[in-house]
Order: sequence, then structure tokens, then C-alpha cells
Amino acid sequence: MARAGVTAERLTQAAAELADEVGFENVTVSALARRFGVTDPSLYSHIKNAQDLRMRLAALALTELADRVAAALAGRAGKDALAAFAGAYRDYAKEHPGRYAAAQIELDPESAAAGPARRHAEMTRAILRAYELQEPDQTDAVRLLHSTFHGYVSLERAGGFSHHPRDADASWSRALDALDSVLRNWPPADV
Amino acid sequence: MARAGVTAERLTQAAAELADEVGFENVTVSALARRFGVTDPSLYSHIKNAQDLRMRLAALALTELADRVAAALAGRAGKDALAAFAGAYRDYAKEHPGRYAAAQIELDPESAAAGPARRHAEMTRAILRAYELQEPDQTDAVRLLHSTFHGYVSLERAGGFSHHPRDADASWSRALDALDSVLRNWPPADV
DNA sequence: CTCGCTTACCTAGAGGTATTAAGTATTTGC
DNA sequence: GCAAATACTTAATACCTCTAGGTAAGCGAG
Repeated sequence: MARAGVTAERLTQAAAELADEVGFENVTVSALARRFGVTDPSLYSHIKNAQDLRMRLAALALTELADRVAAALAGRAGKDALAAFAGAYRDYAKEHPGRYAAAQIELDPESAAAGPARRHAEMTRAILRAYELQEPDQTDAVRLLHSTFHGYVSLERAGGFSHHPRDADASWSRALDALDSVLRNWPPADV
Repeated sequence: MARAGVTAERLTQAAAELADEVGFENVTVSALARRFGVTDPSLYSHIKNAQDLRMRLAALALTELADRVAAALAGRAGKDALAAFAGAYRDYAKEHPGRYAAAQIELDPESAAAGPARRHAEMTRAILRAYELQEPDQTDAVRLLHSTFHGYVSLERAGGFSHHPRDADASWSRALDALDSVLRNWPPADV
């Protein structure tokens, strides 16, 4: 009996493909073992448990997403950078819905802060450079941007915009206009 | 053997309590049956299947959330209304994390459009009345508001803001300032 | 009041997933 | 070419979902 050559990396990669095909919630240890032609318990030599698998998948997705955003951001500033970040973010979610869903799970504090999550925060701060915001406004703006991007993509994916004729792309574009406007003219507290 | 008096309504209510206690993903038919002191199959007289139960729970949560928001919105306009809506929304998510998670699942198009989902859209439009936006700007603004609220609450619940000293309440307050500012001065397309 | 219908609930069981324990086979390093 | 490490196996437990078929409790009509 030849070995299947399973490693944690190949498992995570396969889990990512599976997630995009059947949805994150249907990524199971069993389905993954089936895909590799081995029995379920075989996978426990490589992963701790199902939760560990999901966290590895989340880390993969966050890293891929950060790579995309970083590439899109290169050489841009101001609204250009804002649109590039947002576009890369939204496109990734559309192309890889399962991975995007995985990226939303709460990963344990240590690995989250250490790993890819901090890259996202740093890149969002990079966008803001051109807008010249000082702390704590910068942190507030990072949170606002992240919330809007994630919220929009999240609602769009859940079908929240599909029952209305207005094009989701158009609304997205206007949302970016609005964010740019608010960043250029960041309001003082309690207007 | 006395009857337990299970009905679809009591099941849904219990499922909501269970969701807040153990998380939406841990709301199972078995756990619910246990809570009512009956066997698992007994519940299938009242609900179609596990998915049906989740959808009833989602509908309950959406209705409760809409009720809260409607109450908060009464007699307010402009930024006052904006803050009231946002506060009710965020508070509900904090008090009832399981129900809030349930409210995010994709329910089938018919029941979604017919039921509570449309109430949310209508109330968000009510906020905008004072800002006097015309279509399609109004739809774009509705989507922006919803995205921001949902995104912020979602990231906050996932612990996205916990690794930074800046208070999540303060950032939230500034986000509302920013949204108010952008609504009062809605930018034309492609600034 | 009791007969019979409806409905709530049960037992039995099949099928899927997660996980541990303990064993066999395969590869690798010396 | 052997020993140690590791990949993978079967076996078994536990939980969850759901169907089929049966029992019993409550209710309306005679």
C-alpha cells in the first residue's frame, strides 16, 4: 500500500479548495480524508483536530488575502489606494467564498496577533498615510474601513442586495466615494 | 406519560436561548430535545429538519432586532435617529450573540423578502429621510449604513478590536460621526 | 361516557462526523 | 540492512440527523 503523502500543508490547501466548492461549513475531516483517499483517522497525524484544521484554513485565507491586497496597493496612494484595497478585498471574497468565510472565524489571540491579522491592519494604515490622520483618529478610521469592506462583502454574499434593481457594483463604487470623502474631511468628535 | 407541550414557537424560543448560551453553531436538534425532556425524533413533528429550525430562529432574531430598532427610532430624526438605530443594532448583537449570528444566515429569497428583512430596509430608509437623499443615492446609502453597522459588530464580536488599546465604543462613536458627515454631504459620483 | 380520530411522543435503526486507541506497514537514517 | 520514526490502518465510542413504524394521550361527536 503506497502512502498518500499527506502533510498539514497539502491538507490545508485541499481544505481551501473544498471550502470554495462546498462552503466553509461543509469542510469536514471526513470529506478531506475522502479527497486524499485515506481513512478519517489518518489525518489526525497531521492536524490536531477539526478546529485546528479550520484555523489553519483561516490562516491560509488571511495570508492569501493580505498578499492580494499588498499587490494591489503597491505604488498607489490616496483614493487610488483605497479603491485598490477595496477591490482586491471584494474580489477575493467573490472568487473564494469558502476561504473568505474561513477568514472570519475567531482565531486564538496569540496566533491572530502574531500572524496575518496584523498585516491587514498595517496595510489599512498604509492607505491612510495619504490622508494624514493622527492617532486615535487613525485607529478609528482603520476600524471604519475594515467594517465597511467586510460588512458590504458579507451582506452581498448573503444575498442582501439581490432583491433590488440597483447594481451592487454601483453602490460599492459610491461607498468608496463616501469613504474617501470622509477620510479627506475627517470630522472632529461629536459634530 | 404527560406531554411536554412542544410547539414550533416554543422550540424556536428555546433555540434562541440556547444560541445565546452556547453559540449558534451549537444549536442542535438533540440539544433542544434534551432541553424539553423529549427524544430527538419528537421534534420532527414540529419542525421539518435542522435547517428549518435554523431558519425559524433567524426569522425570530430578525424580528426582535427590527422591533428594537423601531422602538429606538421612534420620534427621532437625523443624527439622533442614526445613533439610535446603530445603538439598538449593536446592543442587540452584544446581548444576544447567538441570535445575531442566526440573523446572518442566508434565508430563502421568498421568506426573506416577505418577512422581517424588508422591515430593516424600510427603517434604514426612515433614517435617511432627514438627509433628503434621492434614488439611487438612497439605496447606496442604505447599503453603506447596513454594511458599516454589520461589519463593525461582526468584527467586534470576532475579537478584531480587542488587541488594541483604543476603546471600541469610542471608535464606534466616531464611525457614527463619520457616517452622519457623509450623509449630510453625500458626494457626487467619482469625486 | 366512550368511540374513534388526530396528534404528541416513543423505540429502533441507518448513516454521517469527530476522535481515540492500538496495531501494521513503510520510509528514513545510521 | 536494521532500528526508529512516521504514515496509515482497523476497531470502537460518542454525538448528531433523520426515517419508519408504533403507542398513547387528548378531543370532538354521538
